[in-house]
Parts: sequence; structure tokens; C-alpha cells
Amino acid sequence: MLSQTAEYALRAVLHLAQHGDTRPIRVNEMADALHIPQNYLSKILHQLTRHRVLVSLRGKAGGFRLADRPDELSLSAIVTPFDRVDERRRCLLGRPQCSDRTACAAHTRWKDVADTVAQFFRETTVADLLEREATLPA
Amino acid sequence: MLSQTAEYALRAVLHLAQHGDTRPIRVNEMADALHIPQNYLSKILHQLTRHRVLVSLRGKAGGFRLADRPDELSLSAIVTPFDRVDERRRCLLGRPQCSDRTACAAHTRWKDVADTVAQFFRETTVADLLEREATLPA
DNA sequence: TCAAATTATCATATTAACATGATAATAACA
DNA sequence: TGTTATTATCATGTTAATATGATAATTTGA
Repeated sequence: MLSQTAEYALRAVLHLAQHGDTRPIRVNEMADALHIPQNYLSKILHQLTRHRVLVSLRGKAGGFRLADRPDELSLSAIVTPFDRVDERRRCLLGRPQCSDRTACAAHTRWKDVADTVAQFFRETTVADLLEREATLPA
Repeated sequence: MLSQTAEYALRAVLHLAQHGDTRPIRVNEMADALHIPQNYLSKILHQLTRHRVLVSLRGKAGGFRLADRPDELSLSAIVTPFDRVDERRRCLLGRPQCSDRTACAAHTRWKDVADTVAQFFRETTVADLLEREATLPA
């Protein structure tokens, strides 16, 4: 469903939301904690910074922080720099438009499914992902 | 959502369902009609034959036919040799099991979304895809 | 002002998906 | 029985995603 890269991005942002409220978190901290290749993660975090999902701080005591509150940050914002999960192609068969004579029953049903997926990413926030983590039994 | 390969498979099977009821259809016919590379399509059709979705006939007047009636053939059967859309990983974050303390609200919602997708492929048949093609205005 | 710690960037390697080209195996039929 | 048309298979090439390694730029603080 998601590329490796987008999944890394999600996991990294989630880590920041959980641990980054008092100080910036360094790439290598995250890479170690999440088992993601360090230089690869570095580029992903840089991308997220360019898309204003994160803020980066260089030099000593540097690292990354969330640019916004977790409840303001949708999964879509995190993922679209890598996977464009919103402008996902609607037609299962890759036909340019589904309004021609191929707009069959199944195509309509497929559009519903694709919309469900897109809506999930648009409407779910990082805060939603964290919400229950603490309250469930370990 | 689907790999290029799986999409080719779907389109080829659909073509067979529409045109293959009287005689087998050759690879090059399909490749031309659907704009799919011929040798690549050849391997895809071979795979589908090994998975008993198609039947192949060699030699003169050879080609491919559906192994079953269109209403017996699920999209899942066509796609899983290439994309395993059914045993899709449930956890968005790639965590091995979602029953641990990360089984948050959003994870549950994600599982619903993933199930919706899986169900679509399981329950939609080739016949469903064809159903309305003829009855809609061109 | 310089050393250390960090992100940013450049160059390259690896792997898998996608694709092409050529040949072998098989079946039909003149 | 041999020729032709077809699928099956083997070998190779291309491209994009993933990953690694090295260096530059920036910031902090001694």
C-alpha cells in the first residue's frame, strides 16, 4: 500500500511526536530506534522539512522537530511527498477516464474503495495514531 | 494500488472475457489491442495459465482462453500471482503484529480500510466488470 | 576563533520491476 | 513428414526504488 520510503516517513514522524516535544531528535537516534538506514532516513527527513512537516536544526544540539501540533498533521501530509496517495488513479484498469463506456458497476465500486483509502489518509492525524498508545495494556 | 504487471493481467483477462468466447486469442493480438509489450505479456499470461486462471493452446490456431466462466473468476485470483493483494500487511507502520500496545484507534480504522480493499478484490468478478459495459451509453 | 556535532548534499552501489530480443518446444495441417 | 504458427523459455537490457559512503555547510560552545 505504501512504499518503503513513505512508511519510514510515517514511522519517523510518529517517533518525533512521541519523543520530540522537549528537544530536537537527531537522525542517528531515530535511525537506531526505528532500524532505518541513517543516510536514507536523513534524506527523507530533509524532504519532510522542505514540505514543512518538520523543522530541522543544524549543529550541536540540532535535530528534527514537528513543525505543527500532532492533531494538525494528517497522514496525507506526511505521505504525499513520496507516494501521492491522494491523487491516486481512480480507474483500476488504468484507463484515463472512467466516464467513458467502461464506467461499469465494478468501476463505481472501486471508486468507493479508493475514496475510502484517500479519506483515511486525509482525515487521520498523527494525534489519532498516538491517542490510544498509552491507554492500552502493554 | 496495483503494480503495472497486475494491471496488465487484469486488462488481458478482461479482453479475453470480452473476445475469447469463440476462439483462443493470441498474445500478439492482445498486446496490440491493449498496448502491452508482447513478450512481457506473454510471461504474464503464462503465469496466469500456471495459476489456472487461463488455458493455453500451442501451435496453429492456438492462444489463450479463460479457464472458467467470468462470474466464477474473482479479481483476486487474477491479481494475487503478482501482487498478493489479499495477504496485504495489516499494520500501516509495518509492525509485525498490531495486537501489541500500538493497536491504537487509527490502526483499527486502517484495518477496516485494508479489509475494504481486500474484500473488493475477493468479491468482485470479471463478470461484474463486464456487466454494464454494453448497457451504458457510448 | 577553532573544534565538535550536527544536517545537507553529492556520488555511487544494489536490487527489483519492467521490458526487449532470440531461440526452443509444441501443435496443426497441407 | 515437413512447414508454419503459436506458446514457452532463456538471456539480456533499462529504469526506478532502495541503500551506502563520503564530503560540505552550518551551528554551538569552549
